[in-house]
Amino acid sequence: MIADQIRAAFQESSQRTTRPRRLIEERLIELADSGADFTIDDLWQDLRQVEARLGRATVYRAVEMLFGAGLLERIEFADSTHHYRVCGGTHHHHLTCTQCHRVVEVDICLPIDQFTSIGKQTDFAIEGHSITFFGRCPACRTHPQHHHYH
Amino acid sequence: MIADQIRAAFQESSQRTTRPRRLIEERLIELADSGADFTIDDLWQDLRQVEARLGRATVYRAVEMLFGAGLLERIEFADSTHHYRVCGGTHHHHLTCTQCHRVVEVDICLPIDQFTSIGKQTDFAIEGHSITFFGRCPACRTHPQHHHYH
DNA sequence: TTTAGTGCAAAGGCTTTGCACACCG
DNA sequence: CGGTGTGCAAAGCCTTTGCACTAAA
Repeated sequence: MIADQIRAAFQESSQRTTRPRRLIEERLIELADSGADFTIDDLWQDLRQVEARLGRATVYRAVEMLFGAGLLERIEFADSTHHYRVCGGTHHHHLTCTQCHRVVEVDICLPIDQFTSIGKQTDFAIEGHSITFFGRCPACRTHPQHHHYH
Repeated sequence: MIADQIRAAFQESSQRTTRPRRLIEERLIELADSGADFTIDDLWQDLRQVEARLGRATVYRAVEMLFGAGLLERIEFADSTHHYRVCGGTHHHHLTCTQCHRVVEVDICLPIDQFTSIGKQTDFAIEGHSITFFGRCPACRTHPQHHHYH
């Protein structure tokens, strides 16, 4: 259960269950359920609705920790902006809309023998990989004037 | 020939053959030959050796233009830094060292039917894709204390 | 001579850091 | 109470922009 994992990650990295962390945890559980991707600023704005004085740095610190713990994944866009998304646990990759930045999961991957083959060819110790597809989503193909809704 | 392509791109996008552009062109040809990747700052520092007053913004503008023209490729790292590299023309992907940021080309790709399959499943118009492998290069496996040489 | 392109410095985003204070245990 | 985690503001990076000036044609 993702809620437990998030709570466990906070507990492992720190000693105190504070209000900001509880709020972050709650919001991330919602985001996990909806599968939505978000920027750090999105998350901060959401939390500020509930707790006006919650600091931006607190959100940055929590996201960094959870990303490090492998509970969030980071999606890089061609323009160097990036979004986060709560990990679903399954291995997958992303398809992002070049126009509105919507992100869709795809469960396509490389054949396993490609990894061993690369390791042998390059003598690198392969630790991970990332595949991103770029394209235009159905909505943006129909309404080319829209930008960045999600 | 990449030299001609770079020259052509400059000519197409502008009216004047200036000294800064000639220097950028020369340096990029060297970088194309060596196959090395570089940051914008690397490039600027190199050019400043030759022309001390060359402005940073000029380098940014040139790189942006050449990237847009498809003559440079951008390599994103997990920590959101990014490097550039002169395109070799062949379709390929990258393997980057998580420790020293060295970049190696790999010519592995997805089977073609995966692309059409994704297009059908998601109803996106697929425009491109990017595969990045992460790992530790032979040198960094041997000398774990080194960082960011290239 | 004309004006595109440049250099410089300032301004912009996003992210990190330093520090006094709040508040959890 | 003691000290971790927070909020705030400042500082840091990297990148873009505005503008007066340089130099290509």
